[in-house]
Amino acid sequence: MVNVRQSDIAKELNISRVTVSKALRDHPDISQAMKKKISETARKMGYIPNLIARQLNSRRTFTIGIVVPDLENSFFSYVVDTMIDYATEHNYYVILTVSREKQNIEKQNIENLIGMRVDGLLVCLSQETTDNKVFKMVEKMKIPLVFFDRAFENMRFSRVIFDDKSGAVNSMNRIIQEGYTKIANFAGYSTTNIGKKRTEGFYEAIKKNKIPLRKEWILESGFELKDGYESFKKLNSSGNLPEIIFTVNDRVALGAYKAAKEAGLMIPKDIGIFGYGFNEITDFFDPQLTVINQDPRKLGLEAIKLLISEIDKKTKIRQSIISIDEEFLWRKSVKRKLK
Amino acid sequence: MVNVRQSDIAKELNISRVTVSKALRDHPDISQAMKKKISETARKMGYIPNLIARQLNSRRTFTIGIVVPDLENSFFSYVVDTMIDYATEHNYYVILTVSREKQNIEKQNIENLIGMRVDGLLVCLSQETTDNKVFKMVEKMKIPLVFFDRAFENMRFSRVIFDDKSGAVNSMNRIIQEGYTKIANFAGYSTTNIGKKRTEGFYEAIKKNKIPLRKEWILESGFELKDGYESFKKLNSSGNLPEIIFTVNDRVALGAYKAAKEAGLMIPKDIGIFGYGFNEITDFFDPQLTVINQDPRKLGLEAIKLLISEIDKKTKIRQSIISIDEEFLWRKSVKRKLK
DNA sequence: ATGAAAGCGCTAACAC
DNA sequence: GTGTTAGCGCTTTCAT
Repeated sequence: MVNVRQSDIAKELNISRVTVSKALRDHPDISQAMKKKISETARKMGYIPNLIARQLNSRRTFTIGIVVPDLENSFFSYVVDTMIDYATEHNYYVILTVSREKQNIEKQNIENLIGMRVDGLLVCLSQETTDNKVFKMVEKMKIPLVFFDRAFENMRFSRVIFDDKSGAVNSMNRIIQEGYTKIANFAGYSTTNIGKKRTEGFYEAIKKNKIPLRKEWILESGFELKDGYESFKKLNSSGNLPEIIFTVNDRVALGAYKAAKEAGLMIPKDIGIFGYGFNEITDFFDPQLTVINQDPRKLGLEAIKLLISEIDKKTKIRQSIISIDEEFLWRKSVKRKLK
Repeated sequence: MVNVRQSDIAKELNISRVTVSKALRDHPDISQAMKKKISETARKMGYIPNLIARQLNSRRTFTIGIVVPDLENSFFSYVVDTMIDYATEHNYYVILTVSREKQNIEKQNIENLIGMRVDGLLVCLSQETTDNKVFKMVEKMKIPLVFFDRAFENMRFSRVIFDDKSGAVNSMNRIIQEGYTKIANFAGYSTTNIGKKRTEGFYEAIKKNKIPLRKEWILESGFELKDGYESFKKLNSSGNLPEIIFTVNDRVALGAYKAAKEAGLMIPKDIGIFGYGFNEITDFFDPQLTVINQDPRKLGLEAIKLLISEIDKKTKIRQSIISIDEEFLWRKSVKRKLK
């Protein structure tokens, strides 16, 4: 028989549907013997509970809605992977949506997820998003929501984010403690948050360590391979190379690699390079890039943990801010001077 | 007001709930004036339809369940990304589950998704899976299912897969037409399907092109970096190098790169390397690897298209087999001899 | 220990 | 055009 319902089981056994419902949920009302009989016939008949019906009257769906800007970015794949793992372990489903970095798609996704009556939302804002109207609605409906990586700051929601500035400061400190003082910065645009925060960290470390600031070593341009490539050429043609370059991301670093190699310079012998980057990719660089690593698994795990605890009301406070540490990983693109 | 229902709107306007329901779905029964009035109050009151309730009595959820072995593998991220895109465009939700390559998790996932009454399933089997029992149940329940990448072959389900053998043959032909005859094969294990099919293609191309087979150039080992590394060392120490090496995947290729560089050999000048690999990763190789590319986007797109057409009953035939072409991409790790 | 009645929010079938 | 009735499959009172 196909598509078996509780009432079918009840009819089969000549009992009431309610008894079946209770037995299947191991309700104390029902005797062990009855429970056994019912669960056996259920199995035999191929019964699979209709969760939709259960959700309707329990007003709980055990479903979490995720909105990510993108999935081809492997960073978010790791985040989502981790979230799904934890959610599954805790008996939640995950409905995954992608905003493609578009504000209107994001809004649509969230409205749909509310319509699906998800128990909670995990959102990484799109780059475009400036309007918080739909989130105001989520607030009003008291649906638990946790932002990750990119968040609205002035709302009654928790958020889990990286501390870019302190990550940059700490990493710079490590490099400086190693004995480096001639450090350039391929900075990306200071108009975007990422570029700004990372460069702030750079400046702060330079200042705190009393290293003279050399303006000609701060090259502000874009976030792409060509930007790193051109910055390096510019730097090299000045005839005044630093010992080491701090890059705003892995694509810029790779551009610098390329230009350095073309100029006949060896990494790390003639010039060192380190900076922000995605672990799994920079592993393939030759030599492997020394990186400041933002671990997507940590981010994802903290976000889903927080959300589920808010759903379960274990947390009353709805506005935690969790900062994920950025780790500095020594690899091959920077020469160790100490030890 | 929070959590507005159709009946709330009805009460507000002193009309019946059914009128509201019909108006909101643009049913021809209702007058334009009424529709306008209703949809305006709905908006004003912040009404969001309860899809769970709608799903319950329409027995349609507009939800598709996906089961992938893994998401940290960026191949599957691309697949899923593409599927979600297409699904969203066609007004379907996606519930994403991960089997972690475990048969029992996969089974649990599928049972849960059936419980959620998904309209269809997209499944890539785990490596462990040998038991098709749960799929027999899906068959019996007449739930549309499409396998992608890894499939059961003897079931009444469609599948979308790569044709590994012909991909290998075609790529080998390209290399041979370019004038290469001294070709080695770093083959992986012939006990797994991937290793077997790709190597079959290698043999077939060698044979068809009447190139003498040199057993000492067939190195069967594993699928990891170290395997490529050691195979290359072995090959090189024999003092009898081929012109070019065909590798079973990108990690093996990278191992070969490493060993070649250590031996002071230049790629592609002294030795060429090509083989199976993931585009986005082998882009970062130095030099970029000439690859046989399996496009995850093509795979994902064909699978979801097929599934949705089966759900919509546009397709009566439930056992299509779609073969995705593998493309050969000339890049830097093989010297062009012609043109 | 078991069951009858009512309802979750919505929609299809049928009246008026 | 609008409203009434009934039911999707399940669970939660409240009786027995």
